[in-house]
Amino acid sequence: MPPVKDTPFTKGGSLSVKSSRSARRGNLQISPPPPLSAFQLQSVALFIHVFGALSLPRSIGEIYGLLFSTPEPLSLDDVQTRLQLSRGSASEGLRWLRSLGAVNQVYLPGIRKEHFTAETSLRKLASGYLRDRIDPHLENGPNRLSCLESSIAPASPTAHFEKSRLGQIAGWYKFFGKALPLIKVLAGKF
Amino acid sequence: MPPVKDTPFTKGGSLSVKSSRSARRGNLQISPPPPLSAFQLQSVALFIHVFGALSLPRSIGEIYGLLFSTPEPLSLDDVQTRLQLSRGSASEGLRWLRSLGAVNQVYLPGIRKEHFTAETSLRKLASGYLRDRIDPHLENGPNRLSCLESSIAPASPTAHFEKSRLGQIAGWYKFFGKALPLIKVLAGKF
DNA sequence: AATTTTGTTCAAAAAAACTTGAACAAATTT
DNA sequence: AAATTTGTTCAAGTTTTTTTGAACAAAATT
Repeated sequence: MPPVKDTPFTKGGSLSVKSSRSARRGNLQISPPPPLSAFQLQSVALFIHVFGALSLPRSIGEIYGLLFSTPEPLSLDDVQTRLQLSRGSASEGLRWLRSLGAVNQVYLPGIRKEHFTAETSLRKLASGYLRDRIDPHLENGPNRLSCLESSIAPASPTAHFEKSRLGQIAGWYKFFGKALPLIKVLAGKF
Repeated sequence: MPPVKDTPFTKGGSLSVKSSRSARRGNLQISPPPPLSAFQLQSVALFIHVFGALSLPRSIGEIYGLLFSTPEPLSLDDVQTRLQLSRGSASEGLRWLRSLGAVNQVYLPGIRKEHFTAETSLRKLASGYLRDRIDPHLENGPNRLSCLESSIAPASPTAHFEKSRLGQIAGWYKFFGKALPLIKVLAGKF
């Protein structure tokens, strides 16, 4: 458990550095990160908590919380520096949120960096989450059911019991197949 | 990564062993564990998967899957030996499932060990899950909202934006406050 | 076309979650 | 009441997940 910590200035091989984001090189902070407002801090804390309830990583909650509480669109670099995250986390977190539809891409005229804002429509958030994280399981349902079914030896003494269990599960799938779309609709009313 | 594997016969310190569960002493298996039927294996696999979708530990899925696919009530020891789990996992897993209401305790006349069966009512499963894992978050809602609210500096230029965000979140809480009970009711129809 | 900016990827490090099993406590039997 | 059975707890070990940051690729600029 000896932490290898700093490889102080392992230069990346390139020779000159002058970018506005030259904070690159490792994840060194050159200029002090702009501090978060009280509202931003509270929001970040809230969303870490909410996303945590869904067992999602802390960084995802942080990123969404920051975007949610900030009026202007933020770039990857903005997110990284303000939350003091690594580039990797910021990039993957934003990608994940984007694929869910929880974060929108904003193209600012004349600015090269991509910028992001939080999507706040409950309908979009809920349906994105259900689509990405729940629906796939339901789609496998029929396969799984038939696997289960073919594992029942028709003549065995437990066959009757097992068939009833099978019916049980089939009912569950049916329920979710109806309930999830309903939830998406309901979420649209808000 | 050198697996410490077997500590072959680390006697626990006691002197005589003759219990029917003498397999204790470490977690050594004396008699071969009764093999699972094809149906049981499939069920365990299914529930590992389903519970995994909720980011719940493998052992929980295994235990529920076994109970679900077994007609007779099983004891802690039965669960432990058939799934080759540690006592600790089996005990904590059963406790968790019980507290959720996903597993029922059965008192068999003349038998000392507690026995368990799977609860299969979708209403009970769903409401147990929501009660234990989601409702607590909603109950904190008002607190969190007022924290957020008091972090807004009324005169700041962002105050208007922040208040609208606050309203957003309040709406979300209201939605879930209504939707969750509805889901519980719907689940009862199955 | 060389350099710089921007964004992604992925192996390795760190952190978090889960599992193990021996020690303990409670209830039961001898 | 000693010994035994049954169940829980928790520190230590293991596994899994998350984070980090340097290398890379693509696009834009000089």
